[in-house]
Amino acid sequence: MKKFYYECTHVCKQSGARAGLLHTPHGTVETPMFMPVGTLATVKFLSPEEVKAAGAGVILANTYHLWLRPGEDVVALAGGVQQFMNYQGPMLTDSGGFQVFSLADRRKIQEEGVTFKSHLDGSKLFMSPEISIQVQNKLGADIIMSFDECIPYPATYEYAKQSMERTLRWARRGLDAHQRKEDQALFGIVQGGEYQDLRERCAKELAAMDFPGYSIGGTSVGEDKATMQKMIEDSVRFLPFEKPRYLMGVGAVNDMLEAIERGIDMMDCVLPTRIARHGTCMTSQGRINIKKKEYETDFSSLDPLCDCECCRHYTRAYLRHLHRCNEGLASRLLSIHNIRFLTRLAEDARRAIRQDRFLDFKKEVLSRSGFDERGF
RNA sequence: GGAGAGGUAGCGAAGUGGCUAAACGCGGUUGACUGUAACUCAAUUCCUUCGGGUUCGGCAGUUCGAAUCUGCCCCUCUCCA
Repeated sequence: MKKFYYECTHVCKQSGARAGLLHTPHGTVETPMFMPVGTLATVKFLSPEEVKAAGAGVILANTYHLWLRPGEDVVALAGGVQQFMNYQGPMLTDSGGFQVFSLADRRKIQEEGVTFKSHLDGSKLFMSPEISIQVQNKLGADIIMSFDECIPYPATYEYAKQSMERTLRWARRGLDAHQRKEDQALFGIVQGGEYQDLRERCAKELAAMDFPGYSIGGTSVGEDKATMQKMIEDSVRFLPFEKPRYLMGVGAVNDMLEAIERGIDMMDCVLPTRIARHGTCMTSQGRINIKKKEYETDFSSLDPLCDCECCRHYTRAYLRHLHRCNEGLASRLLSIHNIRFLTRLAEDARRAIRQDRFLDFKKEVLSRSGFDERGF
């Protein structure tokens, strides 16, 4: 069994951004990278082959959702999540900590763990740091997450502090419960809301626990761009250089570039796939909503600078038609395109870092795409 | 030829005297979406110079007031000859 470790290969002299390699039991991937989200062990509408062809190195799945359906034992029986979904590359599972945020109106937090009211049948479910790790041990992804609380923004200092301290205790408990340390890398998650001293304390205490990697959580929950960037800075500064850094839930173009500049190695986001299903595409010229009437007879490709399956073979007019007719092919092609757009952004970023010109690169991308507050 | 049912906004369809420029659905247009309860959600959809104007097959009535009541006309569908 190959060991998990991160290897920094270059630090950009212009920006401090770093490029590297992430070695996992299911293969080595280059960083910084973008990871598409496949919550239910599927990136919606895409086969694993298509996700891979779009340039993705790692696919995410979700502990809470797979725990409910089909259940971790079914996945374990299949031989693990990769076997189950026929994907040979590296995978990562989120712990269920995000559901503490996204399903806030149907859960109760206590020291021991979180009681959820199932979104499927209303039944009462209990998730603890230990259960989350046990489930993730059975799911078998290469990278797994500590069970945390992703807090909303804004949150009071007092709440952010209490929650962060509890997340630290949960991280310790998760580490102690982890049964597959040899082949599954458990990441600790930095919380602390927007508060500098809380981020610092959390990052330092997690670093002392010596995780194989660290995540930054609690971002992209409604805060403004400058606040997000500060949250990242306040966290990254105290993380060990030799370990990978994963910024959770970020996938808008400018957010990704700002994060990479601050030393982030990995990012994931539902944004490219969700907005693709809703008809929005990320392009080198900025954001395009394929539903718009102006594309009715536009027989050009979605993004002339893109090399994805969608852009190589199909026109805007056809994609608009497919989307208006609610054809699944529209969701599939646009998802392929948006994922490819972000994996290519990461590729280009890596090259710019190696050439010590990341700041120039960032500027080029943002001016070309007519970047605005939304980040496209 | 006879009997019955019906004609409401782009389409389907409520409404049977004032609270109705007219529910609701579809279609159309425009937005939103950041560790996925999301092929979802929101806004808008007669015209307007934003004061108002013109609507519920057509025309003529009743009434303070009509998509709603009356008369005639036009059209559609079903059944029987």
